[in-house]
Amino acid sequence: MAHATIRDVARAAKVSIATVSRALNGHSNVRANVREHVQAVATALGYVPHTGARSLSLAKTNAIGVMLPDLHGEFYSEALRGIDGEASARGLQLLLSNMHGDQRGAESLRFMRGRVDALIIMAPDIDPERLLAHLPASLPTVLISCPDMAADHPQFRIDNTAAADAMVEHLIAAGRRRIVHLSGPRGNRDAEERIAGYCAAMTRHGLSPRILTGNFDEESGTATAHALIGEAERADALFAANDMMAIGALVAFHRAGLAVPEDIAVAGFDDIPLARLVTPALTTMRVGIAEIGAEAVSRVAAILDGGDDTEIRWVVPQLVPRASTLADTREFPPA
Amino acid sequence: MAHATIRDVARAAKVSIATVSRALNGHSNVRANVREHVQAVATALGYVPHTGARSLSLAKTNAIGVMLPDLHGEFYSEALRGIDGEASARGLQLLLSNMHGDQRGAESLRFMRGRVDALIIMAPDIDPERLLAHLPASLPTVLISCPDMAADHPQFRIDNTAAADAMVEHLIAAGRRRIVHLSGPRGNRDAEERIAGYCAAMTRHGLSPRILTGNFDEESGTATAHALIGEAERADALFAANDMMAIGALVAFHRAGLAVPEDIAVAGFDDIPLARLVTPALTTMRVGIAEIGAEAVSRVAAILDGGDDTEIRWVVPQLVPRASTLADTREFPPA
DNA sequence: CTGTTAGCGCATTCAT
DNA sequence: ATGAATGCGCTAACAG
Repeated sequence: MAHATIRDVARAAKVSIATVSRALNGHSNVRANVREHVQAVATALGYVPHTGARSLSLAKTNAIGVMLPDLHGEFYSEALRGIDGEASARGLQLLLSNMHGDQRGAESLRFMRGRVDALIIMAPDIDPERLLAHLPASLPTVLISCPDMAADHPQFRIDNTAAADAMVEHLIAAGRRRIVHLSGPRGNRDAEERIAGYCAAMTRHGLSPRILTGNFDEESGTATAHALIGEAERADALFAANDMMAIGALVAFHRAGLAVPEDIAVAGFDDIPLARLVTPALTTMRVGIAEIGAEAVSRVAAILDGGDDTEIRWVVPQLVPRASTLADTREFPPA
Repeated sequence: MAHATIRDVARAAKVSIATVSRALNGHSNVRANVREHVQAVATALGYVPHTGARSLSLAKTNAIGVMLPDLHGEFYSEALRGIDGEASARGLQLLLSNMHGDQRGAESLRFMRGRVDALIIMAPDIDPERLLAHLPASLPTVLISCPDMAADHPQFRIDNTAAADAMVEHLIAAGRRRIVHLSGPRGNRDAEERIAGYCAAMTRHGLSPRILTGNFDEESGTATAHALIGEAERADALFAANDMMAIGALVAFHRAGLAVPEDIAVAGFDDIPLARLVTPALTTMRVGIAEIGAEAVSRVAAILDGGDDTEIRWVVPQLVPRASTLADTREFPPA
């Protein structure tokens, strides 16, 4: 037998569906004993309101859509964790969607219309306008680290350039000179900006930049490490554009018998939880992506409450110096 | 201006709403030129179907609800990754929900009614009947590693007992005798079964079990390591009920100057991606949770296609021996 | 082939 | 305080 509807409850309780609705939704204009009766009948019938129907009638879903580039690796998992925590605290459901390629990403976004009240999109690779083109302009959307766009959506931008610059400064202060940058994929906003910061700092110190292009995955780090190991005048520092690549390199160096940081320093970006668990612990730039995710939900909630928000909020990553770039290897990861 | 509805398109295209629906949904009984015209008008108006309304009318949402215990740590992230990959491939949306405490978990499940066609629930701590009590029996539900339940839902069970037993055998074969088990929280199904397997193997070999209770988080591992370090007749192996605790201990031993595995072997459970990246790489039992997640979606899809499924599918974890339990520390994690 | 109509399940006017 | 009727946006059955 199919699920009980409000009509079934009304019939069984011998009242109208309007009364059932009012009783169950806690309206005041229902006699106390009628309310109790209706509630009892509803429970007995195992009645659960049909959220879809309700949201159609209310023009409000109490859900927000989340578009992430990927779920592989800790970075986006952390973002999702932050989003989920705040959304749950606010009683908002989460409709999840990942960019499994442009096509499916856009498709999946289309299907969010009528299902969610707002969107959070993190897509450093994709022009969000391309995605939003197929969407009602009326859907409030908070952007996180997206490429430049004409629209004035509320958004978060990470100050990658300054952060990468600061990391190079740190490496130079630690006595490194032949600093290689393992970048993210071309066209990715974060990747490009980190490259810019790296180059700026190197040039300022009269050092020549050397950039290898990676893919933000561990494999890129491993491959780069292997490439570096055999070289005549070996690099004395590898600055990877994210932690996964840095860790891939770290492990590869280790396997090859190279000491980190004595033979070569390694630095990453993001400060994923894993960073402090590898040996030696990884120096990195803390982005605090979970906090950004949580804050994004707060902004969405504020907009849904009628607030106005077109602000670009800047996130400034913080240097987290750890053993992988420090001479004193007795520095172990903190508990 | 609000979003365009099917009526707006119909009016602008000077056809009926039925024709619009048919044209846009690719029905054959529409003249080619009419279809093109409708499509053009729809695009011009930026029309996107209201998925909520559509699913109300179709009694089908094309979405599945996912209930996870937690998003902290890699284990459940990996599960979600597996689920997401398969769901996306099948064009299913994902409504995400985590057990932020019983109350909110149950609440959130209620709101899924009318929003999803099926449920995937992973809840080793909670009796799923308690959760499903508030839900229509008609919602197909696939269970992963849930405590015993009366209902005959399709489900996945992990053979924790055999796996824990096998891990103890491995440690004994490596010459260990004073093997301590750091368990998960009491009441958690996986935790209890791993305890049972550990005890069985220890007893069979005439060794006395020693169980410390943890919480599946890194902190438990750290604390346990500290407790073990000072003891007179120190343990020569620590078998943690999951990888995060094992890694917490690994790092703590390292900081304290204890060599792993020379001074003490460490083993985990789950084989999260992180396990092979720590130093020394962690011996563990591979559960393949991402694959389970993907398979759960496949089962859901099959049920949605009219299939019948009340099977209990057993997952048998596989031993992954790595450096943390092997004498030869020249074994490094594979690339 | 196309238009008209009737719901999907619910919340909410407007009456009473 | 309660009931009857309307509509949210869409699809499908029924006519033509």
